[in-house]
Amino acid sequence: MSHPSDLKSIGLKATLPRLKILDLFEQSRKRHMTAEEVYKLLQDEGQDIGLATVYRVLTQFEQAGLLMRHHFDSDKAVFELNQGEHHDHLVCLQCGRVEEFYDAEIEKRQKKIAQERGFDIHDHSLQIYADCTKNSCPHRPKK
Amino acid sequence: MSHPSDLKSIGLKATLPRLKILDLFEQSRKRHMTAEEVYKLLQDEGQDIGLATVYRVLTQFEQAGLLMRHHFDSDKAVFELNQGEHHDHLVCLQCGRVEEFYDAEIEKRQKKIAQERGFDIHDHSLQIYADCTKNSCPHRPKK
DNA sequence: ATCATAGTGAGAACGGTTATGATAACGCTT
DNA sequence: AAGCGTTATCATAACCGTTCTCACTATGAT
Repeated sequence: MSHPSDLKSIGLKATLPRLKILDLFEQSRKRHMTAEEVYKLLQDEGQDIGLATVYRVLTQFEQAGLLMRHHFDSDKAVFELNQGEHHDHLVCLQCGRVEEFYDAEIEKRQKKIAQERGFDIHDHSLQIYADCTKNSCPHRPKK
Repeated sequence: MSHPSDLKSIGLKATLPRLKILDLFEQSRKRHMTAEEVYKLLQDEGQDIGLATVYRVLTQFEQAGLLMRHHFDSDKAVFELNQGEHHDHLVCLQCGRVEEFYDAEIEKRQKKIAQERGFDIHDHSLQIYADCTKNSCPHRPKK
């Protein structure tokens, strides 16, 4: 359960919407969520929090470094808790499952490429789009 | 100058808007363009082609494999001619300059990562965001 | 408890993109 | 080259995710 001081320490008042949203991510029913999903989950638990507030809070959390925003298939943004190490994403095109990975070699080569071309690297965005062949995937490709 | 048969060979009628749009990309004043940019360039050369048509044609060209669609900074889509080899992108956060690169090692490791986790890789999207330190960059970082 | 301040919720506004429906262009057939 | 079925186009409205506005409310320092 997240504590009000978690918010105060990043310069945000400890309001109910902010605490509830932070909770959702820490409870981590799902690691990656859209604003809409967050909004629905809050409604499900009887919290009457507006969609505008969800968007605002997610943006604030992102700016505070608490969350990270991704644009996987580019239609709607997805947020995830910014805990631990940097990683990239493997996204299933069938079921939307997201797995995380980190590869030191890829990171290293990116740095090298930017440097060789006279760019000061800020960050990067790498997604692998694939079909996951797991039994649990409800839209598993036939073959 | 693109020829009507270029379009017919991919199953599209050779209409003026399609020829003009294909021309724009082949003339390659800019390799990466948004729908809006294409629309404006057409207007500049006196072509009275609607924005809706630009969007539709770009989508058709993408489906035909003629163009590739990217979502660099995720607000508006960017199109580029799909000629030659696969490559990833290095995007300057200051001036929007886009450079292309290809790194066999990165490609290889991506394949390996997907395979190890039981994913059938479809494609991937890798962008490096950076500040280009070139003199020609109008928003070159001071330091 | 008070009160200035910052945060919230509902709905309107926004920007990029896609659908609609009436008109025009394409190109095959004669 | 004229006719005609089909497909594309234009202008505009609709869409959808996200952000803004503004009247109202909760927060927390005093």
